[in-house]
Amino acid sequence: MLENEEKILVQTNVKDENLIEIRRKQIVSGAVKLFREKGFHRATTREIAKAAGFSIGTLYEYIRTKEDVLYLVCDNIYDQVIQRLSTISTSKGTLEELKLAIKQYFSLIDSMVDEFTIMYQETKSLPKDKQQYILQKELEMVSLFEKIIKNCVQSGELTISNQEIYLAANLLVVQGQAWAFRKWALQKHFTIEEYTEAQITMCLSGLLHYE
Amino acid sequence: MLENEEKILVQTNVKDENLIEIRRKQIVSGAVKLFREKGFHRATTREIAKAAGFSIGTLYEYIRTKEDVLYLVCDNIYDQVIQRLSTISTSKGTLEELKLAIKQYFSLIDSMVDEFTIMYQETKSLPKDKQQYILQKELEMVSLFEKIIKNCVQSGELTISNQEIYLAANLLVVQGQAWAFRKWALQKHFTIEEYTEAQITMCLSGLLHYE
DNA sequence: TTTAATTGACCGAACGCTCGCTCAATCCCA
DNA sequence: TGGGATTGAGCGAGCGTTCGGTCAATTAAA
Repeated sequence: MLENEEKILVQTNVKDENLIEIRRKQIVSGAVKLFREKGFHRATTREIAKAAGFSIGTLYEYIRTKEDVLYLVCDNIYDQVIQRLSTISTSKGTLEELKLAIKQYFSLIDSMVDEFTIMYQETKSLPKDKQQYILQKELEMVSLFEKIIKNCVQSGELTISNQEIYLAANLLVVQGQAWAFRKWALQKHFTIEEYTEAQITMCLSGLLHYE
Repeated sequence: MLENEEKILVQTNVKDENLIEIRRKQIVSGAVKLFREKGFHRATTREIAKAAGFSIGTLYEYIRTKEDVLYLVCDNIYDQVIQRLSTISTSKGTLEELKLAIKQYFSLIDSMVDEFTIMYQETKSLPKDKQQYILQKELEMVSLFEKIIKNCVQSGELTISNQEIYLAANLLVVQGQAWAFRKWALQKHFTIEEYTEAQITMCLSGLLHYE
């Protein structure tokens, strides 16, 4: 009897969590479109609900505050970023590995231009603690490139200082993001492939200059 | 008589314009502090007025809408940018000239970190036509660097394609701005001078790679 | 199998409050 | 004392958030 009750409870919970998952996905994908069009502050909760496909009342069954929606969006982005970048190899210590990482990172950004733009423009609207969380993720991306470049130094393919490694890693992260927030200037002159190749050439020859 | 009236009118206008100038400066400098602390949307008009040193009623004597304040801030930034960059020589076609331009641009940004950060986070909150105006200014900065680099190519100090020139000019503009909007990550590791030097080295050797 | 009871996802009118903006009254100087 | 500059109480549209209620689906009882 108790066992039965537990089973039912578990089943119900599983079902609930699935539903929550579905609803949150609806919220995120609706909100991304909206925030991209009018920004976080100009988008009303009613509009968010509508874009998600349900009513304002239902929206508030799945979030506590409007800021939660923004956090949901940002968090979701990094989920995808981490997932997509986790396949990058960071241990070979070859320039080829670095090139590949750059390519993957840049193509990731290209496929999520809207999301990155939102994050870049709206992170400051999050509560302080959530902001920290996002900056943390940001630093992890810098670290990823640092690690790869460091390995190149150790394997002798590059000869640069730690400071320069950090600068180069930051440069790569920023130039990747620039593809999102400066698309209006870059898209007219480059495809993402051209942009990537040019950045790789420029960055690598910059890194190689001490040899 | 008419002449007198005109004189008075002119005098009054001059006086008015002086006052307007003064008040607008007050508004801008107060708003910069406020926007930096809480962002454009969270800052209220009452707070803006207070920060400027007068009341809400007076504020609205000098602006029409809250958005005007943001525009005033952005416009003011580019006034200063243009003023400070107008001394940059763009005709010699030497790498030294390019280095100097980079140094001036980077030091300009360092002295206006708050203003640049605001502009990059809040431009999207401007009405569309004002946004265009800002993007225009942005493109002018890219053009400035393009011009300098192009001259280096013509004088034979560099050998790169037009597309690469455009990319490099964008890279420089962005990396300069990055000093403002990524200060939290960069300031710990570099002074502005170190950052500038490192960027110059990296960028120039990147540009030189074809030689 | 039929029927009554229970659930909880969903809804949207309503609430309290904030904030951009106005304007009648006041101040201050020439 | 006339007129521009300044004030801030006041307005009301619009916002985020709540909550009492509905109903289809599920469970329990008959």
